[in-house]
Amino acid sequence: MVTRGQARPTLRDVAERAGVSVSTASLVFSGKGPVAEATGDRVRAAATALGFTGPNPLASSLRHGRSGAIGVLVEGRLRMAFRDPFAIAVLDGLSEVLETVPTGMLLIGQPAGSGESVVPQLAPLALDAVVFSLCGPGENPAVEHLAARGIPMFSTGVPGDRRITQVRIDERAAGIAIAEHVRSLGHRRVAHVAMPMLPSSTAGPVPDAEVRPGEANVPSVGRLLGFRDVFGANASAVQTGDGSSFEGGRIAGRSLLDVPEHERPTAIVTQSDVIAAGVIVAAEELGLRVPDDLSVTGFDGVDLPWLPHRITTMDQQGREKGRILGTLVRKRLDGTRPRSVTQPVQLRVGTTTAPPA
Amino acid sequence: MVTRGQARPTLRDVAERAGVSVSTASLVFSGKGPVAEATGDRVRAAATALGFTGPNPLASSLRHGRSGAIGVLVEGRLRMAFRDPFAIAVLDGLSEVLETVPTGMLLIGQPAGSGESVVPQLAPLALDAVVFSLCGPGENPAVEHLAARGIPMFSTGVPGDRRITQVRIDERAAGIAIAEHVRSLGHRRVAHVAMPMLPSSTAGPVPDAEVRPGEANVPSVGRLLGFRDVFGANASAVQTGDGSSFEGGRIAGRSLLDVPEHERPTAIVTQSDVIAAGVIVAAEELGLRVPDDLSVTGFDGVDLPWLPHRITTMDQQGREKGRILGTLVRKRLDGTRPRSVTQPVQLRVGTTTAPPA
DNA sequence: GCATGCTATCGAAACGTTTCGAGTCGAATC
DNA sequence: GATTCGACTCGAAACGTTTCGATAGCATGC
Repeated sequence: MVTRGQARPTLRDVAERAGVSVSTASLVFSGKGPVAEATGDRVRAAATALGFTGPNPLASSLRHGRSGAIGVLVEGRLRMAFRDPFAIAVLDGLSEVLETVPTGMLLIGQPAGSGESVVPQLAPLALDAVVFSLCGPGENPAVEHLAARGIPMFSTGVPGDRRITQVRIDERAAGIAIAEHVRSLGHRRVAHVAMPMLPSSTAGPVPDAEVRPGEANVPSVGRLLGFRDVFGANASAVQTGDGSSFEGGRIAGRSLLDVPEHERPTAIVTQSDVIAAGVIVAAEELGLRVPDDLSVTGFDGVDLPWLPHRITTMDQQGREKGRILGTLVRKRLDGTRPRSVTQPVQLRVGTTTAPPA
Repeated sequence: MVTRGQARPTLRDVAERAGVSVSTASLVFSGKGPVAEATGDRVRAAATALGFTGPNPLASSLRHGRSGAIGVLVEGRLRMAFRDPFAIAVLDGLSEVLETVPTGMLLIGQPAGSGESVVPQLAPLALDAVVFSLCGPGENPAVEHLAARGIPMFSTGVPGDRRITQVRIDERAAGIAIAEHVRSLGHRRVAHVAMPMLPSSTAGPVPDAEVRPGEANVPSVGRLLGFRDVFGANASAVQTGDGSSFEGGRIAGRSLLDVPEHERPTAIVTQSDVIAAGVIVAAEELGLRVPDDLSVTGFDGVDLPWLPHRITTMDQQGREKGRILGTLVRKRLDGTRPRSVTQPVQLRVGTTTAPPA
């Protein structure tokens, strides 16, 4: 009988004290096989006496081959990713479902631009699945690594690698729908503010070379293509340098609006509500009234309580999207192989669009 | 020689193919003991040939007794917690340090009010440490559980359980400092908007019974006590029902400001920048100008790019706080027992305070 | 020529569970 | 009284690593 100094008690210690075998003690805690009530009580009593709080999760995981954690890959600094309320809504819905499994979400940040470094970061982590929801477009070296490890991958809105199960929307159709709305109000001089086409894109006018029609599944590309389907390839389009951000929207808005009046667009279609908020503030800073002097549309359908407008937007129900994502993950862990799904989106007219003056 | 169907290759498979022992193969991947260059190459070649991506993290963790994950306990729905930019700043700083370890952050939500359910949720998770940074005040049943498991605990701004290592500030002194600033401008009719005193508190005037002088370490209590040290116990104070939130601030602001002018405060001291933003918007909705008709102060020092004011605030440098927290965690995992630290805070005067009209 | 030390490798024993097949024992059945 | 059955319990074999101590080979120093 070895005295085990400071160490935490193990199932073996408990079993010994209760006078049963280790396997029986295990049965008591897992609640599987049949155990006599008296035995169960004895084991539980021994556990309390020793301060045993339950089977060691690490050992249990090794045995099961499940870690109980799914990875959430976040592009760039957390601070940036979490500034996007849509991403948070997705995460929220996801957690809602995962809490019932139970599975935790392991946040994995990719410090800006350090493409390759994510693999060594990922390698020592035990993950049952990985979600790319907070990641932008483009090839991610993590995909190859995870595929090799056989870890199921999920995403919303990342382009269509066959190995990734997706919850997506028809980006281009959504882009067309909201552009049509603006056009139907009578606007003809309309500009577009996009999220970056590529991870490497910089803020400013969108270069034609970056808009590849084959990539219509990438949110930024698909939405721009939809916009151009309605307003033509010559309509001016700028992109932010930092995804869906308020500051990016404000800067883009200023560049589009701080021009002679006859050049100024009467409406701006943006790719996210947060960007739209930036554009609206930029407009108001220049003395323009929304929607009287300028109509602005967003995308996502998030809640921005501080903004004194309800943005006209395409609602893509982030929380619900996250919940669906969660369900897919759960199904996959249960052994089935769920297929990607396409979610509907809906135009929601707010107080930021009106016919041109 | 067993054929191992679909399963992932293990270190044993690699060793076998390379014609070395398992222990040698292990040495190659961990980079510890001395290995002949030729042997190393042979092992690596075998690994690539078999598609072996590195030692199984689960097994490795069991052996080491380290899971590579630290838990981040989040109170309530993720969506709510992540609305608080200060919390995110702390998380961001934390991740910055942890990425170098490498360790991931496992998000653990506590679905609203379900006090007890957190323990069964925690029990099956392998965690090297737990951080309470996103949790409000009050006794958390998780603390007992984690203490029993011997998992080190850390927090910012949760009251002083001796088992929890803290990065704190002197809440009361900070409360005094900012109240002094307002008083020195000449304000005499000043109200306070607090975060909830207790997890169970509801929105509205702060009941005296909830303000326990012994709990001055709880942010909401300490800051209110500091305020009262300057403006007296009779100065009106209301609390939000949902922590540090814009909506909570707006509602509280409206209740304090939508009264006859002679009753209206000339300044409002709040417990967070987000709350302050809500108060400012409420004031502007009532036609009051900030700071001409009303001075408003915040707390935290976060960046709210959408607000056309720079809030006068106590800067507590969330990101830096998170980094320090990360360093403490790392030290603890390295075997030392770091002590709690108290960080300085600094008054930062912005554009939301001025002498009364 | 023998002790000494160093390098490269190996076998075996953990780490703490879960699970499977087998075994015991008492009660019920014929 | 032998047989069958069920409820309960157990031992042993995984799960895939890492690490400790031992061993073998080989050069060095006296």
